Amino acid sequence: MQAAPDALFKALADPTRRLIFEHLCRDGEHTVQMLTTRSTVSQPAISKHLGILKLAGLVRGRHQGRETRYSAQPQALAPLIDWMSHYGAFWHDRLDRLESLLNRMDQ
Amino acid sequence: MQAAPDALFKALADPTRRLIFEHLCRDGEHTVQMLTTRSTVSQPAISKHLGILKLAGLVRGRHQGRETRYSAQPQALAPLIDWMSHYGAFWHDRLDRLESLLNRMDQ
DNA sequence: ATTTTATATAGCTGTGTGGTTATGCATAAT
DNA sequence: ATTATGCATAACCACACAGCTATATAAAAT
Repeated sequence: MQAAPDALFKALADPTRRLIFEHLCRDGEHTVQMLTTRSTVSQPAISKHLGILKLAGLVRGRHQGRETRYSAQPQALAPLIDWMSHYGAFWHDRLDRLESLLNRMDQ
Repeated sequence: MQAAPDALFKALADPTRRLIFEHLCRDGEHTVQMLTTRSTVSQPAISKHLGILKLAGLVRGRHQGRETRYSAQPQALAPLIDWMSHYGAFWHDRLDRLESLLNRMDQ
């Protein structure tokens, strides 16, 4: 039983954390302030969530002066893909979607 | 924000539930008893976990006499695939693995 | 009919966790 | 130098939740 999927599933099980991660994935690097204003919860709550996401490897923070800029690390999702691929009869249904995705990426 | 990923991530965030699901995926239909003996936790705990997995659509139970046979529904993972595919630069790394999987499935 | 077996549910408990406010510690800004 | 800002941590609270034992219900078995 690998530890990686556990931390990832737990980190992504919270909707607030998923929102943060999705936001960082879509819109790139953000400071804690920026994330806080876009959210309904307090700044310390955001910081705590970022800490958990960071432990799971899903985000990265770089200090710049007095602010910390966080960015998403979507490659950290790879262990989840690996885990799911073990239970994989459903892959066929998603093949076409994947192919179009790859085509888009190859452009 | 879809509800499906939330229930799925939450259901899979628990290691005991993942073990049950993995077990059902690998070894097919099982009764509650069979799952209980293979686990370290009590029968009621197993039943509760199965209830949560069922709510998430990850397992299915069919009554047969006094026992209930549970089986995995791996297609229920599809919304997770969809969710992840939005954050998808990492797909390239997994392409070869996926191709071999598809080849195996086409045999 | 009685007893055993299979499962689910009820009720309890301890722990984990997401939220809050308060505060500390840097780094700008004035 | 002083004040303001950005972030993290501490301390606390409410609630969710995974585990347990006890029990109810239904189906087999005797």
